Amino acid sequence: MLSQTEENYLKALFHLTEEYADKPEAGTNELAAMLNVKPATANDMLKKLKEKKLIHYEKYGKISLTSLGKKQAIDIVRKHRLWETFLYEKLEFTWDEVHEVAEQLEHIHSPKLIEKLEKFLGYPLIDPHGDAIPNAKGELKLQARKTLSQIAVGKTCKLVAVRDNSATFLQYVVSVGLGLSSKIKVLNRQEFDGTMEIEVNGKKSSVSERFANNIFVA
Amino acid sequence: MLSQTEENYLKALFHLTEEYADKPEAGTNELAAMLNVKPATANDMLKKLKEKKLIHYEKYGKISLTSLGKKQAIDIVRKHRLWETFLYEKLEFTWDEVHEVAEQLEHIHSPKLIEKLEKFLGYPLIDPHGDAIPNAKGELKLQARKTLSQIAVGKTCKLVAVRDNSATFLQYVVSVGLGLSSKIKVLNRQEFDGTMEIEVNGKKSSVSERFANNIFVA
DNA sequence: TATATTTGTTAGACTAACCTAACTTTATAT
DNA sequence: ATATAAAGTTAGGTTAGTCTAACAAATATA
Repeated sequence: MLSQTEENYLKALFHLTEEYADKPEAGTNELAAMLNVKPATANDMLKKLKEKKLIHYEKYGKISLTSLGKKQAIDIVRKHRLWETFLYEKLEFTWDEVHEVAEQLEHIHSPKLIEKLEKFLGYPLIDPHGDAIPNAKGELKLQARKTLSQIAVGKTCKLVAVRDNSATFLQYVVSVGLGLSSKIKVLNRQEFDGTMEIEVNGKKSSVSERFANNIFVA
Repeated sequence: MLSQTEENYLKALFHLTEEYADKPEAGTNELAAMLNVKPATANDMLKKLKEKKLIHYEKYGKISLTSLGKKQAIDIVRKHRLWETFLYEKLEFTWDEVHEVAEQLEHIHSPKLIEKLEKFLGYPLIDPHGDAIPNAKGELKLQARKTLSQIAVGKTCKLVAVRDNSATFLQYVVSVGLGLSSKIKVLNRQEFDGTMEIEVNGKKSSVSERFANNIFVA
C-alpha cells in the first residue's frame, strides 16, 4: 500500500503531466515546488517511485507516470473529488473551503467507503469546481475547454471549471460574481498585458491575463 | 498539532483509564499491547507526551491523562463516534464494518468538518455500538451500565452497548441474534466457569463469561 | 561555441516512530 | 526475606521523509 506521501507525489505528477497539461512530462524542480519540498527530497522519492514501477524516470531525464502510476493517481483524484462533492453538497461547505479538507480525506483507504459515498452522492460527474470525477474503473471524461483568455472580444461563454482550487483564488472568483455555470461576456482585451474587461450578470469587472488563464469556459 | 500516532496513544489511555475503566491509571505494557507496539516504543512516546503535558508519568510509575490530554482524547473519541454514526446511518455500513474505517477518519483535522457532520447527523447522542458521543465541549454522559455477566438468573435486560468493537466480536454478537436494544433473558449460569444460557427473541444460546463481560446492558 | 544559468543529483544529517537486546526496578510467591 | 517473575527502561539500530551544502549535467545566451 502507498504512503500518503507517495500518493501526493503521484497526484502531483498526474496534474503536471496528464490532466489538462500542456506537457506530457515533468521535471524534478516543478514537482518539488508543487509539493512544497526541496528538489533533493523529490529526487529521493523519484528513485523510490521508479523502483515501484509507478513512474518512468532516468537520471537527469523527464518524469512521467507509468500506467500503474496513472491508475493510482486517478484513484486519488477520484477520492478527492467525491469528498469535495460530499462537503459541498451535503455538509454545506463553500466553494473555497472544500479543497483543503479533501486533501486529507483523499488518503483514507477503504474501497467500500468510496463506493458507498459515490452511491450516496448519486454518482456525480463533476465536483464543485467543475472538474470531472473519474468512475470506479478510472475512466474520466476530459471536457473540451478553453481558458477565458482564449475567448474573443464580444463573445459570451460559460464558466465550467477553475484551474486553481486554492481558497484565495476561489474567493477572488466569487468576488467578481463568478461561480460554476456563470455566463461571462468578454467586453474588451488590452493588447499590452492581456487585461480583460468582462461582464457577469450585468456587473463589469477588469481581470488580469493570469486570472483569465485560470478560468475554464465552454 | 498532534500526530496521528500521538492521538492514538491518548485515545488508548482514555479507554484504559477514563471511560468505563476499573483502574484510573495504566501501565506501559498494557498500553503497548493495546497499540500493538513494543513496550520500548511506548516508553519513548510516554516521555514525549509527558513533555507536552498531556499525561502524568514518572519513571516506573503509572500513567494517567492530564486534563489537557483528556480533552484531546475526548475530541478524538468524539470524531470516531460521529464518523461511525455517519457510516452506519448514511452509508449503510454494517455494525461490524464501521470501526476500522472510523479509525482512519478520526484523524482528519478540521473543526468545521466535525461541527457540520454532527449537524448533518442531527446531533446524535450514541454511536452504532451504543457508546455515548461527546459534545463539542467534550462533555459525555456515562450511562449507568452493567455487563451481561452481572445480571441475575431469571432477569431480563436490554443490550445498550458492546465493549469490544472489533469486527470478529460484533459478527459473533450478531450470530447470537443480538443487536442494540435487544432484550436478553438470563436463563441459567454455571458456577464452574460462568457460562450462561440466554434467550433472545425466543432463541436460546450458550455464551461464555468472557463474552458476557463484553456486553453492556441496562 | 564557450560560458553562465538553470536544473538535477549526491552526500551527510535530522526527526518520528518503530525495533531488539540487555538491563533495572518493582511485585509475587514461597 | 529472598529469589524469581513481571514490568519497565535504556542503548543502539532501522526506515521514511525531510533538510542543507556541494557538485554535475543540461540548457540558454552572448
